[in-house]
Amino acid sequence: MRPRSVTLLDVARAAGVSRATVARVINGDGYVGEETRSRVEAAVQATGYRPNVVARGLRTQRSYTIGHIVLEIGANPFFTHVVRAVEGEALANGYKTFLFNHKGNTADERLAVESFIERRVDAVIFTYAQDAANIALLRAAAMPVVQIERQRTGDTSAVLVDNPAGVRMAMRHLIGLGHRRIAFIGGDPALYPHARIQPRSIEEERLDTYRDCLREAGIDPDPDLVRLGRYIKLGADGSDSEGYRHTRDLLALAERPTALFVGTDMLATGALQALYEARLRVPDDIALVGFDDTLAPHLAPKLTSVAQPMAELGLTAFQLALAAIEDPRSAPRVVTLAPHLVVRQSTAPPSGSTRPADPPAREGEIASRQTV
Amino acid sequence: MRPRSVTLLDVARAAGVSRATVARVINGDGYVGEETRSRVEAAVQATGYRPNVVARGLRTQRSYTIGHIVLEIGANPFFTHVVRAVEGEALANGYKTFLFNHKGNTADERLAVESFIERRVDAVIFTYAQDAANIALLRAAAMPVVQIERQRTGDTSAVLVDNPAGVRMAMRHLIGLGHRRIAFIGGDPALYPHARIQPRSIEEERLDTYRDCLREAGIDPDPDLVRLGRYIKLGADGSDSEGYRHTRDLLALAERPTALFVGTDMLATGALQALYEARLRVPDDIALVGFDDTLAPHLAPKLTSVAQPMAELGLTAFQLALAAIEDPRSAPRVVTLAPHLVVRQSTAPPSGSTRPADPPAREGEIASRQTV
DNA sequence: TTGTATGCGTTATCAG
DNA sequence: CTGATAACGCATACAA
Repeated sequence: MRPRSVTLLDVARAAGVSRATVARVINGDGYVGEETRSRVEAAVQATGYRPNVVARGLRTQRSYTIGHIVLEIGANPFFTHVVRAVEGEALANGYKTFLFNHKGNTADERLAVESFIERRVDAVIFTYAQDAANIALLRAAAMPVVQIERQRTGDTSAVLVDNPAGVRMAMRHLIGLGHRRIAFIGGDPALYPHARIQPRSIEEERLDTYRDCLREAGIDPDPDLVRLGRYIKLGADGSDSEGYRHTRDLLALAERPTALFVGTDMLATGALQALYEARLRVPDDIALVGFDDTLAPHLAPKLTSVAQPMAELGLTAFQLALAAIEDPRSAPRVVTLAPHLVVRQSTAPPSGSTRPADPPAREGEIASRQTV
Repeated sequence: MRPRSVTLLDVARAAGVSRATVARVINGDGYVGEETRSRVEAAVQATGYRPNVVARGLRTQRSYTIGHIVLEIGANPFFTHVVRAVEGEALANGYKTFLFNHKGNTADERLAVESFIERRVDAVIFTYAQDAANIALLRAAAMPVVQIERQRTGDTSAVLVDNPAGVRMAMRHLIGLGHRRIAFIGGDPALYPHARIQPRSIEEERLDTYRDCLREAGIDPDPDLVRLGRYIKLGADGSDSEGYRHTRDLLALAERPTALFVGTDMLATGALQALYEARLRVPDDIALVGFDDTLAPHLAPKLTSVAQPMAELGLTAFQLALAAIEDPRSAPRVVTLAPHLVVRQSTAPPSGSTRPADPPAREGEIASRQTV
């Protein structure tokens, strides 16, 4: 921008009016004579004027920009979809989004927060917040904050997912198909410490629900079938070793499971690799259900998966942010969204099973959506 | 930011000095007395001052922000990686990045360009530019532009990929393993019209190289084995139908191919689904090579793939942008990067083949990198 | 209906 | 070494 760009003054001169008048026609408010308006509009065209949003932001104290702090967009397509959704809704409302990946690193998250304060974004969205202190920093700067999926502190708006509902749908689907030895590969509650806001972490909720569903069906949970670990990998590239390893171990069991329920589609990729290696077919030899519904349609076979409401997550988060921007004193709101099960090719009755059980789950969605 | 944030003036008052002095210690330039400096620093701490980058940008005519216009980040992990790389290098240089997905839509791309002009970004990077007119708009606003991977116009810097080299590595690998019936699934040159800047489009380059390699090996290219179409899908979610369909057709051939070379890892997912359905094993029954090296390590079996230099692409693009920002009159530069082949589990000699051919390609990288 | 004047928070120029 | 002071481009209260 070396060659000083066109300003209001240039347009004003070209149209033979004052800057104020030009500003009025640009922003479409205030009284402007019909003839002057068209003269100004012509001048805008002629000069190729573009409002300077930076200057406007300085004057109005609104940057029409929000910050989105993400764990690591490259770690899981889940983040890509959420980011995209936030961005889309922001755009529809005249906002742009700044992204920052903290990589699970508190120091980086703090950098993100400081950078956003310096740029005077109008609000900050976290997917996921790492450190409560960083949220406090934002609150001290009076910036609205929205937390997505994981709630670190209770003083901001949040959009959560009903995880137990997701697990229940998957488990009932498998149990309905006749499975009784269902393995669970997921996140270790001990590795994902949570704030005191919620009684249970997401990992605990999922694990508990898995066990509850088994018991409801009269099945005694077998500890051998539960494999926990880190299920959000940050190594960026490279394959999933966690799902691979656990699956291999499960296959080595004396009495192997007939179905696998894994905590993310990423884990499912590792599971599929182990199964491929063992020359087992899905769902013929073993059924597989994923979580997130990200990679699910791209895998062979196409995966049955619990779909996270990623689009709604992002959209709702932006809406909550916008509400807080427009009324800074409004009370924080927490919205919980429901996941739904997408049945594809990776689930079927256990081999040797005679009864068809459930309606032969056709490809498609079993929706279940609600807002609390 | 309702409660007016702390400004230079607040700090100045707290320290009993002028704003100019505070500015000097903040920016670390100009002479400042030792004692004043520490007094100011204390005041900065006490007040929790954060420089207002918006105001600074207005004054310095530098926003320390760049715009990145992407085809569609959700369409292919390739974009995610490039975006991430641009962003990382930007961050390391004190820049933030605005993202915009044009979805192959010229009108949206124009919106992106206008939005970036209004926000006075310091430069714009395209992955990929859709319409030359939009680049012209930017140039008229005197904004540096860098094009990644596809060069739409010749008047800006660009970072390209040596596609023929990538295809050659893959083909020599397969031919070396003993394959002679190698199918090619890729982009149809007719569907991806290119500007006149390059003699051939990327699609033409790839196809030509495929044929050249066959001929070099004394193999007469079989038109039946070439399947072209749209290989960048924008439907966002949902599976890849292109790779699936083509693969199914190829398998129905009287004399089926012993190896498949597909233009993107996304296409490979469809191919693997078709193969899974046909109960064919990879690489036992048929070999498979992907392109991009994005999903490759996540598939079963892990895919041999031509790796795009995504990190370097992004990094170099930002460097070229920065160079143009710092010296607006510098001549545009074009950098070409080389891909490399990553050999994994999906390639082996054709079934029935006796000669071990090549050194039994161990897992790992066959690097080949260069900058022209 | 239109113009004038002021300030948003910085940086930069020029005195002192 | 430090302090006034004038922009940067825009929006807006107030005059005319």
